[in-house]
Amino acid sequence: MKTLPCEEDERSRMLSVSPIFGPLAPEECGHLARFAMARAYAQGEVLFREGDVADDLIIVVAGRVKLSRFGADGREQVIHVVGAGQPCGEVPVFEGGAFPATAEAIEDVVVVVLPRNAFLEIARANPQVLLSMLAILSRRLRGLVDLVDDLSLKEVSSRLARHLLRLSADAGGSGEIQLDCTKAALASRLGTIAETLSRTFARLQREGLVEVRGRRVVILDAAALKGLSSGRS
Amino acid sequence: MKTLPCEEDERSRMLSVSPIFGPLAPEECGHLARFAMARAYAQGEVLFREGDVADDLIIVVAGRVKLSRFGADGREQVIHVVGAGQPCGEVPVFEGGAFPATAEAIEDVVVVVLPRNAFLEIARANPQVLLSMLAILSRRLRGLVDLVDDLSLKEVSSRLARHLLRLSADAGGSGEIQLDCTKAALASRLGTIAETLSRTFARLQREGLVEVRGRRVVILDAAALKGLSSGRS
DNA sequence: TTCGGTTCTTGACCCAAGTCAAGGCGCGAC
DNA sequence: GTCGCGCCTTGACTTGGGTCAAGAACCGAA
Repeated sequence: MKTLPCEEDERSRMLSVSPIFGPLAPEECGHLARFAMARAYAQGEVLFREGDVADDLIIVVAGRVKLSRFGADGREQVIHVVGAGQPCGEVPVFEGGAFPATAEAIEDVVVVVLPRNAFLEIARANPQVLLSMLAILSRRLRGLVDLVDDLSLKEVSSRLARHLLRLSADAGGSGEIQLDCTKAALASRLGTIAETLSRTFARLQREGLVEVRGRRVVILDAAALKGLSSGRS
Repeated sequence: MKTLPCEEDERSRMLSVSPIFGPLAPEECGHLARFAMARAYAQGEVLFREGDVADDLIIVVAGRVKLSRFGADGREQVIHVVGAGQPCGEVPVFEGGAFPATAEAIEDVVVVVLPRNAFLEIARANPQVLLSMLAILSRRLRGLVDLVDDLSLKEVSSRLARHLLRLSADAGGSGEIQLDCTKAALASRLGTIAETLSRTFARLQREGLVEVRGRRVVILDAAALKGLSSGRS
């Protein structure tokens, strides 16, 4: 971790890129920036751990941060991946207590750290900020509900099918997609392990639904994937 | 479902019981109440279903509401149980879109329904309302992260142990607790089914950790339960 | 008290997915 | 080149927990 020695107005610019603070008047962003700090983390560094206590609001400005939990045996479950412009570690800001999960940089990352009080002061004067935050937490809730649904009610092939379709949609509906992480990391996100993911890919390929070459996946039968993703095994 | 023909100031009183609106000035609560409707649902009735579109904010005033998802095979996973004073179905208010889960009254329930715009108007003028809402969503996020952790990383006996310890703590640390729902419902909450829950109770009893008689559970070895709840099987 | 319905338990069986172990593949460094 | 090292795949085995089916225990109504 490295504290970046950037100027106040540089920090202000970083904040204004986030959808949360973008709508603020420049002088308010500036006010926030006065109390803020910019930090950089190298890929693989940990921003905070589950159970750590702190109440600063962290805004990811560049790169991506993965939030996860670890089981007693060391197995990892990814809870969420936070990208640029998004807050992270916001739960303690609003509810107190400790971070519910561990945050690790999965790329080189730059963040801005806002002290709780500075944030609350500005937010109280600009309810729009709070509404944006509510929208973001709502989206996160929705994502978690989907994750619970997956883990409890779907099998691995369903989760993988859904993930592939989502990636495809994100890439503009292209039938050819590119995984953005290692297969082991993808397995953690889907709530399984590398071996099982590998076998599942192999099965989908054998059945002609996809073609896999390294991290490049071609969707051959989107309809069948869609069926798989919603229950039918 | 029955629309309750109660007076405006009765609705206002109902709202002010919620920690969200309690701190509001009486005239603001009254303003909200003017646009609100009170409704009653009998036990077992469905308030809304996953996928339904609406953007009213629902505040549970009495009774408890269960939010759950259903798998393709009909199996149920309880996401959350909402008690009196708590909002429910708030995600679409802040993020748009459909309800992420199905809501069912598990007791006779009374709710107040607030149109989105009336709520937002008051909330913008009273950021404290938004901060309360953020605290509630944060608590809900924390609960969901725990649930994901349980489902992905823990076995049923761990989840049960944790649940029993929590019930015991809620009951003031008493070693004798009373389940507040059928075993089948508890199983759904823990992400399993009645048979498995039954076997797990039997095993804990055989090993001398608890004593089960109907819905009455006596904790005999809290330390061992604690160990179980955090991983060791 | 008997009856009919839920609720709960138990046994036999099966399957998805995790563990362990052994390679194969690709790729950059030297 | 070829060595080393992640990353990935595959096989054999194990196991937690779900399904199906049969009753037992419980309880309110008549």
